[in-house]
Amino acid sequence: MSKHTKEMEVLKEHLGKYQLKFTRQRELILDAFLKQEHITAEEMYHQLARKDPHLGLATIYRTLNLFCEAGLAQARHFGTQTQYDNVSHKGHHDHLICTSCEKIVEFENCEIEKLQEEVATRNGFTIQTHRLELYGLCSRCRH
Amino acid sequence: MSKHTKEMEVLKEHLGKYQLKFTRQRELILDAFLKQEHITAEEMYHQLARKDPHLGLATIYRTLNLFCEAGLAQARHFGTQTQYDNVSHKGHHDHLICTSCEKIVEFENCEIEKLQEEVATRNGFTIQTHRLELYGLCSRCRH
DNA sequence: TTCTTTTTGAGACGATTTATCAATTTCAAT
DNA sequence: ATTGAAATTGATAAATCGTCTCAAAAAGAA
Repeated sequence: MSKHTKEMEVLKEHLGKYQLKFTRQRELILDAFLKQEHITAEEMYHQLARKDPHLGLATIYRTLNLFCEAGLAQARHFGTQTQYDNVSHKGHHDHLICTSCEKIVEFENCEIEKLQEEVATRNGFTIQTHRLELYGLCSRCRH
Repeated sequence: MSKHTKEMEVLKEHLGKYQLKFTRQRELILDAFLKQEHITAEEMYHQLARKDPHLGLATIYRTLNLFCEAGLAQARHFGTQTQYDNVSHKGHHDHLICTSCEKIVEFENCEIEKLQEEVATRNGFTIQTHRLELYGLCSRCRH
């Protein structure tokens, strides 16, 4: 039925582990979430309003936070809002952000990642996730 | 009088440039700010309550934002709050954060910084600031 | 000192997210 | 299929954080 079988399994495993239930809303929200690279709760609320006009905003917040706990999403505070990043879009969770036009470019860099591991090891840490954001002016806005 | 003459000069220069005034509050807040590596408005509010019980929270927010414009501070959204980083503590704005005990270790890594520049250049960006946070378990919490 | 401009403090306000709670749904055990 | 305990939902109240408003105060040039 859904194309996101793998992630759906991850969710179900997490739900089972904590005696939580698999609901129509959670399935709907996961499907919509996995189509994006990142999204805010508000955006998803409007997007899903067509499919299910009665889906509450609180449910979306709760579910996106659930995805974070399940390791499917990663919250990122940007400006006044929280962006929920799709972790399955691996290699694309680092961001270049234009401080003028707010454009976001996603990138990945294995070398940086390797150095991060080194820093962590040197300090006795085991990395679970990371967040790297570079703020500046894009070529268009620099002029 | 103050030990932070250099930064005080930077502030005064910025004030002069925009026809702003040098006030007792701004001096007080800058002095307190420069003693920290990073602080939230709320924390500073409580810290300064002893020295000046009538200092308003809004003034602290306004002043910390002013420091950002003057290049003395750098705002960073961390959790639900905004951290104001002391830019003069250069080389210490990257963080290792323990997801279990919330311990924060600051670090710097020139190589990572160099690679960030490369990524930015490759994408036509000019970096103004960046944020790098590594989340994981510290040695104590891993056991 | 005087006068204009900026700043301040207090609280109202706005935006975002979480908490509350009765009604509904899930799902395991009949 | 039915039941019943436990979790979830939707609506909205409440909390949180930061900014705005505005009258009173302070800064600083003349």
